[in-house]
Amino acid sequence: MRAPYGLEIIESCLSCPHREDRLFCNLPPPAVQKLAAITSAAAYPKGATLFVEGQSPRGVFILCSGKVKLSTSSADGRSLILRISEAGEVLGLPATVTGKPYELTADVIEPTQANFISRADFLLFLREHGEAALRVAQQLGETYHSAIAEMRTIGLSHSAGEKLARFLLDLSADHDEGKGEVRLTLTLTHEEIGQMIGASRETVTRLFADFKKKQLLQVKGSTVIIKNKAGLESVLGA
Amino acid sequence: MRAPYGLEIIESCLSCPHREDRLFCNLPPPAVQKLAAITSAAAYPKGATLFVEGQSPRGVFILCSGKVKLSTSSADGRSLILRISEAGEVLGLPATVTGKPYELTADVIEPTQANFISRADFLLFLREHGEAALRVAQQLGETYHSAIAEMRTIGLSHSAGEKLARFLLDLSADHDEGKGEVRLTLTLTHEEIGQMIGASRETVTRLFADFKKKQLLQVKGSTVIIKNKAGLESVLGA
DNA sequence: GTGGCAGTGTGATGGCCATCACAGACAGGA
DNA sequence: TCCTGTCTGTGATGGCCATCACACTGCCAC
Repeated sequence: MRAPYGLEIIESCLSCPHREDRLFCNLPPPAVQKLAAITSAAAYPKGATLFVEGQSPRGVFILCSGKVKLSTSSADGRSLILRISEAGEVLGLPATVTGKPYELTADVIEPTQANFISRADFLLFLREHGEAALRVAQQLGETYHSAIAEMRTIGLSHSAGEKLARFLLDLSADHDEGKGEVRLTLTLTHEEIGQMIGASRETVTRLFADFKKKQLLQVKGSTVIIKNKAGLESVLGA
Repeated sequence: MRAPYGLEIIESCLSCPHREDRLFCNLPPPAVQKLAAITSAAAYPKGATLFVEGQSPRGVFILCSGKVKLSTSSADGRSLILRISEAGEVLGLPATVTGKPYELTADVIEPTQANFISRADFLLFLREHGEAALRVAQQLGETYHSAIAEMRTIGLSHSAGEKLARFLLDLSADHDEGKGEVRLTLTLTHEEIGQMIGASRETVTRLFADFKKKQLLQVKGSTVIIKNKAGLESVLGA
């Protein structure tokens, strides 16, 4: 005998790698049940779009697996990537709670499974479960935090090299390091990296070549190995 | 007979110009009373600092009057201004709810009155009053929204002129316009404007001169009059 | 008044990097 | 197999703007 559809979804979410960080995991049972009832799951292929900048908010998406690119773009086609979201994150939260249009566009870059909760259901749920609202506030605070971090790399660097170095070091902060080296997998094209740090595609290519020549890092396919972290850090001061 | 100290503060806040936007104004009476009990008021002179980037969060500040500059700075002294906060806004909210260090520094640039609530009291209050937590979430969402807007002006423009034009137009969106002209008071130095848009002080000076020569705007003391809004907007497309 | 200080205006110089142009690399599909 | 499209690598060029340097203004305090 199968569990009802909603419950099954929550269970699948409990198996997420980031479970303990998750937004709604340690809520009291009645809240969890209610949540299960209003949640619906879906799978999205590479290239799909969860929501578009300017759209009025339909609700939130809770990522179970995959990767989603959050970006904003200007009239002339330039675009700025703010974040690559991974499993465990909640997308569309700010727009959903404020009621203002989505401020970013969410594009799937690796096949993704996500749970959706409609705005109406979500708001009602938050009103009834104060603890959940507090969790949401915390999550929003962290999102803000990372946005500020992004602003710092873009706004406070003089050179593109500095921005790329900051970007790589930020990434390496998550992944742990083994014996002086740090390995990280970077499934982004140079174009996309450029859009993350506010530089052109060619500049990113040249900078990578430059860093390689200076023995700061090494690239094998989609893995980047930082050979000389201290050296990279010294690029920041320049 | 005077009202108890705490209540008096709340009353003084009820006279804020932005009352209806305020964070905690339409809460049920018991919540308002509790809030009054944990709030303490203070006045800060120009140049005072409410909190510093990197400090662990002491609590939130609710601005009753005055102006506060929120900025972040890098090791080499460069700094980036994210926002000038005015009456009715709540400062330190993201850090206070997440527990992470303040991500910005808050400096008073016009004499300010503010109500302070310590982190412990504030969190307890939120846990007990779910509606308030929801309000906090909404406020955080809006803060995030404006951070994204700032990112767009800094990250998506090719030229400094474009950034300044965007900055001025964003400001003019708040102030309403009379017969084609928009007046706005800008109590910032060129240096500070530069730090808001990521440009040098000299460039800001030159751009203002340029805009004046092109009849786009006019400057009288600390008021800027946008004479030709359409013209300014056309700078964005260039 | 006069000194000092914060803010503004303006020229000269040089470097960084966006842009254009094109070539090679690599994968997947017909 | 070629072919097509996406990604990466590299040179040449030019413009924007940060930086340095210095003059000038206005304002406040003494």
